Amino acid sequence: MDAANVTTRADRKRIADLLETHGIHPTAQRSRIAEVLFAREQHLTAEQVILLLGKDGIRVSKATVYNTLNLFAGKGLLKALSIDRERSMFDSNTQPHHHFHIEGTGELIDVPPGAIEFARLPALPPGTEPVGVEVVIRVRRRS
Amino acid sequence: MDAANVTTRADRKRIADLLETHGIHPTAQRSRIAEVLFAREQHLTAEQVILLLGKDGIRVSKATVYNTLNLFAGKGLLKALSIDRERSMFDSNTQPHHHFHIEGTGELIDVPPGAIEFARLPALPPGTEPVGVEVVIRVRRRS
DNA sequence: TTCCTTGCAAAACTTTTGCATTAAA
DNA sequence: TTTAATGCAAAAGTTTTGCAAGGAA
Repeated sequence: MDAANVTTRADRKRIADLLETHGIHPTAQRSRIAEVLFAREQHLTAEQVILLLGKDGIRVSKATVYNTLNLFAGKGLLKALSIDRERSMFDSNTQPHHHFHIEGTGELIDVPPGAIEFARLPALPPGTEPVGVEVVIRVRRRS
Repeated sequence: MDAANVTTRADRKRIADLLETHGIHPTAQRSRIAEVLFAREQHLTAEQVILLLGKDGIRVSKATVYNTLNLFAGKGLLKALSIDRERSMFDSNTQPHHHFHIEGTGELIDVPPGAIEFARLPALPPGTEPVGVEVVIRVRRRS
């Protein structure tokens, strides 16, 4: 096993606490999924989560992975992104931030905090209230 | 038929010209789809295009609608948007512009031109070149 | 004829759901 | 023992594709 993926007992405790403080009962599967997600700040599809679990020799059903990702997103532990038409991504960084989107591969890269500032923003449509502002800077790899 | 949807001979000519200047052979189906799309600036799903055609008594197969929308988008006549996780939208306004996204309904509203300005933008990731910047202002209807 | 386009049905995906089984409090 | 979570398979939704048929040049 890759040393980078070793999970210590302390890590497990921290993961369980994280789930519980968000009102999520830390079952085995949920904890394994959380370990993969929160190992670092990253953007993952459900499929990638299943693959990463597989690399650690853990099998969780597709239904449970989807249910868990949606549960985590609903509890504010994850942010669901709609940036790429062909894949739904889950962002383990829930702080408000923006993204570079690489055309073709669909890869996402975080824009560093504070690197985008607005000089001007529009009034909201009547009868609406703000939820958030998301900037996607679309780029392509230089050939 | 709704007078707003009447297509004059002059309109048809304009549509045919539009397609041809973009290297698209203006077949009957493609022209009918273009008439619906370019009647106004709007954001439509493939399904909505089929419904609008149906209101005018025109039936085009789902496969052809998808193929045509992708063809138009590839030729720069339409812009495919990835803003809402549950539906792919096509924007008949290809000018660079930003959107309000209404949570729940998925409705999109254009941000008026010039209403967003940046005071600061980040350097691009090494080895990449810019494609565009898209801002989505997520809002919800006030209850 | 020859080339393109269309439409249908089927396939390919992604995501959700129903339900029986299992695990946990 | 009672509730909640899991996994499987099936369903549902969207988009793409293979292929036969149709239409235009």
